[in-house]
Amino acid sequence: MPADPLKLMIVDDHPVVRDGLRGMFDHVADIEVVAEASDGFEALAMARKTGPHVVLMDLRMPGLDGVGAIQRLRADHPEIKVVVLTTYDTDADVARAMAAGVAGYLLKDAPREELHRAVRTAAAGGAVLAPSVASALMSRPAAQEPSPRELEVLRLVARGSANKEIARALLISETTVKTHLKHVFAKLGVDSRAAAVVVAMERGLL
Amino acid sequence: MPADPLKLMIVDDHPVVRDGLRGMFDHVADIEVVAEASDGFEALAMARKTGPHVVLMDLRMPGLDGVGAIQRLRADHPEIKVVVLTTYDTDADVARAMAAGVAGYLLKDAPREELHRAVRTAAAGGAVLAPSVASALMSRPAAQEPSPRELEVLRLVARGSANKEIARALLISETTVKTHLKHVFAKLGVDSRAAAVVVAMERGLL
DNA sequence: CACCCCATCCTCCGAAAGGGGGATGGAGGG
DNA sequence: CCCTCCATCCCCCTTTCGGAGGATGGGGTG
Repeated sequence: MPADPLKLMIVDDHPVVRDGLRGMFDHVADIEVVAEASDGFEALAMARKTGPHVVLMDLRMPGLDGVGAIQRLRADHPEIKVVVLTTYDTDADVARAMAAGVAGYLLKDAPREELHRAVRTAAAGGAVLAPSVASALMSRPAAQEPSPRELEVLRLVARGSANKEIARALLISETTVKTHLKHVFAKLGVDSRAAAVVVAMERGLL
Repeated sequence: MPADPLKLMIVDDHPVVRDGLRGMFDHVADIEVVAEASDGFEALAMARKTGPHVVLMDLRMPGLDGVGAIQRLRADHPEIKVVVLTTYDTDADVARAMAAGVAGYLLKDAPREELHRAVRTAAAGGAVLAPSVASALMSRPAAQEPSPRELEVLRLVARGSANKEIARALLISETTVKTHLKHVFAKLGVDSRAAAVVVAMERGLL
């Protein structure tokens, strides 16, 4: 006897996925898909228009991507619960989503029952995490993030630049470049530029 | 008046995507989805059972992945046309799929009409490529592949190992390590180990 | 006002990396 | 049979890295 079905919005840039999700909630009595969007800007507009209770959102999208959309969405409508539904469970993605204040984080291999449950739980104020995401949140030692300037240096390292070239490019001395890199190594727990770029890429920092 | 509708099989490890694809072909008169599979092994079994004309297949799957499945599928049933439908258009993925003999390569952001067209074209013996894939195939200068041994060295470089450590690990002299790396640099068009690992990762070699 | 982080700069120094040559034996293809 | 690729090794030499130790000024924040 749900007088008011739960209003759900779907945000994903892939038509296939949007259709799949819509189909998965098609015959669910207490949940109604009231809107679809293919990027962050569309999501904001549709949220204003249709006032969903829960939003299922992909993170990687063209234009305004998931995290940006979540931040703006929560600023405009703090009562809307956002559940991330994505293919990736990398540290960087999970961390950014958590920081943006999501109610759940699921992976796209989730079966339909789990999605139904997640939407209901989120609407009720609960939190839902995919198992691998939960463990990712546990097992992190410190997660020291390089500063913006340090990342700038690291990006040039990833392109194969020598310290001297980096110094010229960034208009600083080679000594400073070395200092930045020393700090990057410490923060990423490595001791070579090759390992540093690998770790940074894996964490989604580059 | 299609006496025989086109038989289509869907292979993807994400339930959401399978449902979405099924829905996209639901009201298409001349195409019938006769099977679904969530990994390569299941795909082979279902293909034998249902004899599809066209297979829509993801590349990244647990167990037997897309390329392996395509190879075996084409060995067993050369008449089946395989269309790859994936999120990624990296050089390595495209190249491997092409080598396996696919009839098409589409990205998951393709609209439904394009999917319909692709399936029909493939069944008729034609080829379908997403625009970005087509251009990826054009713009490649030579694509010198490092040898197996060279890649083995590069993998250790990516872990941050020094040449001396790599030499010990692979039971060869440091000189040989440097020679291998020199060749890797030349083949990848770089001049530092940091850039080499980045290029290798982007090409899916690591 | 302390305190910490960031960005910038410094010296000294040994160890690593990378570029230039060249050499060998074996496998595979035309 | 020749030629190419691979894997292995050698010399020499210059440049670059990376470690260790600092220092300075500027922003924030408690």
